[in-house]
Amino acid sequence: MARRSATAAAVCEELSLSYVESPTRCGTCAIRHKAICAALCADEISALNRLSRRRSVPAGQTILGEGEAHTIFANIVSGVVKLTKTLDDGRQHIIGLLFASDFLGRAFRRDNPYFAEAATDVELCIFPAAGFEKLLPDHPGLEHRLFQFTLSELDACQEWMLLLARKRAEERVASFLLMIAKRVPNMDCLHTENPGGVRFQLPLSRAEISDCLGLTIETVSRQMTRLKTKGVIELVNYREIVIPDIRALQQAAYEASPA
Amino acid sequence: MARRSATAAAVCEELSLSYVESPTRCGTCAIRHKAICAALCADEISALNRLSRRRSVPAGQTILGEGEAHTIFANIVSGVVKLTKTLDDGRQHIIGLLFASDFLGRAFRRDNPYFAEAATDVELCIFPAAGFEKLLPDHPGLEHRLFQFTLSELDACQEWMLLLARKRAEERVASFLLMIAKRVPNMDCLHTENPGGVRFQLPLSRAEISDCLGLTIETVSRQMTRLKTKGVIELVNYREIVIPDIRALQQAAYEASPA
DNA sequence: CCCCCCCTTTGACCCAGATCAAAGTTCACT
DNA sequence: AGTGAACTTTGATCTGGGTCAAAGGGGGGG
Repeated sequence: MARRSATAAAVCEELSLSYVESPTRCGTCAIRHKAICAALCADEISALNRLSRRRSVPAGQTILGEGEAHTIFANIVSGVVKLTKTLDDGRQHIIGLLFASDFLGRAFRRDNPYFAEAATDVELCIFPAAGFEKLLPDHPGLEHRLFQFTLSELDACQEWMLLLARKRAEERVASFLLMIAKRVPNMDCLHTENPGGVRFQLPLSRAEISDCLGLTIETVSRQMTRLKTKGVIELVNYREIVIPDIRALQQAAYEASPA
Repeated sequence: MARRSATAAAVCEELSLSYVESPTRCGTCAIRHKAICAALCADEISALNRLSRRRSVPAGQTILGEGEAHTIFANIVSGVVKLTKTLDDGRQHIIGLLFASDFLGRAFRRDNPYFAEAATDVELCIFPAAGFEKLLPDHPGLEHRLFQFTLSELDACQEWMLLLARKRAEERVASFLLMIAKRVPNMDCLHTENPGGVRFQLPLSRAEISDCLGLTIETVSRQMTRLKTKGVIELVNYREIVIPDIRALQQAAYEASPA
């Protein structure tokens, strides 16, 4: 097991996948992400512990309504949260996915420009926004970390814009699967004999995937079939996927090979 | 003139356009944006003044190469900067535009994931990154402002994702023109008799607009013609545009009226 | 003042992906 | 286990916008 993980870690390193042996959780405080905690002093940690409160949200439930004054700021402990925007006539798009260790909500903002919903069962560690914000000014280290996270979010968002603007359907689907493979935290399910292979559950339905990629359900389905035919992916069932060789998927994500 | 501007301001308010009488420049320090300066103390302002340095960049010149370790952090004094990303095979997309008072560069980051180029003649107020970053930890107010700006950038980026994923060509072009109308700072050119009307120069060529919208040059051109035919816009020449009624444009930006 | 180059528009045709329709799976619930 | 509803796949057809090609402007330089 340890040996297998070591191999997996090496493969992930080589392929610039962000391999996570087990999700990083700080032993001392309520926050999921060790990096945050590293920036905090003991006082801050105990203050956060006093503030925080756990909440479980079943799949499909709304966490935060679009345009609602938002009152929570939370760290995601497990599960996947989807952030969506909708045009008046119903056309909708998923503008972001949040995974374990990500933050939901915006410090110092009273409105939220999107709709947040649990895509899978989600466990949250909630900080009431008001109390949290009172804490922040005295602890610039914490705000600095959040700032850096927001910059990463912006990077991801801009990368995704390139996908939406210029990639073909097959590349989009491959890119999506790659992104999920990178972020689904439990990578213990890497193939034993095949160190480059991964097996995982899709956190989204086909309809949600199409809302992520700016495509229709049918196109997503067809492209999945296409990738399956090419041998790039295997479908265990609708939700469970095996990627025999991540490199092939990476190639599919960046090459528009017509015919 | 004052009266006309007052009307214009009222109209912009009504239409939720960000009307700017004249670009906000702080009288005391080198930074373009008064809001930033409001967060600074006298020490900070003089420190920034010592750090900053002016630079003019002619249209078309590269300011920052993609992937280059970046060494500058700058406030844009005038002109428009475009940020682009490119796929290996040459497909390219403009992921963002920066206008007067915006910031270019990322504090505490050593790499930049995009390519920055002057779209028009640009005047920059440059802070060498190293010196600037040394200043930041002692002045959390400044970092707080930058954080808030980054959140706004993220908002804009997510809004744009919805455009790329779900809007039709005509809506995209209308949305683009609306965005430019909102951000081109010199709005003194509002129509005298027609308070809802605006006249301005496009900072981008058709090719650049198509790279913004995930379309081709031809489609952008066709949709511009279409909007002209409908009377939503008037083309003075290739670069100069008159919008007789902003409301009509706003409607075109959100309604996919097929035929 | 004219010419040339580059940007833009217009036209003709095509195709990737949307739309419409129907059949096949999966899984929760009785 | 049986049943139904929701999700997914597959097929047939259509179309918005891409591609290829050629004909206008506009503006800077001679």
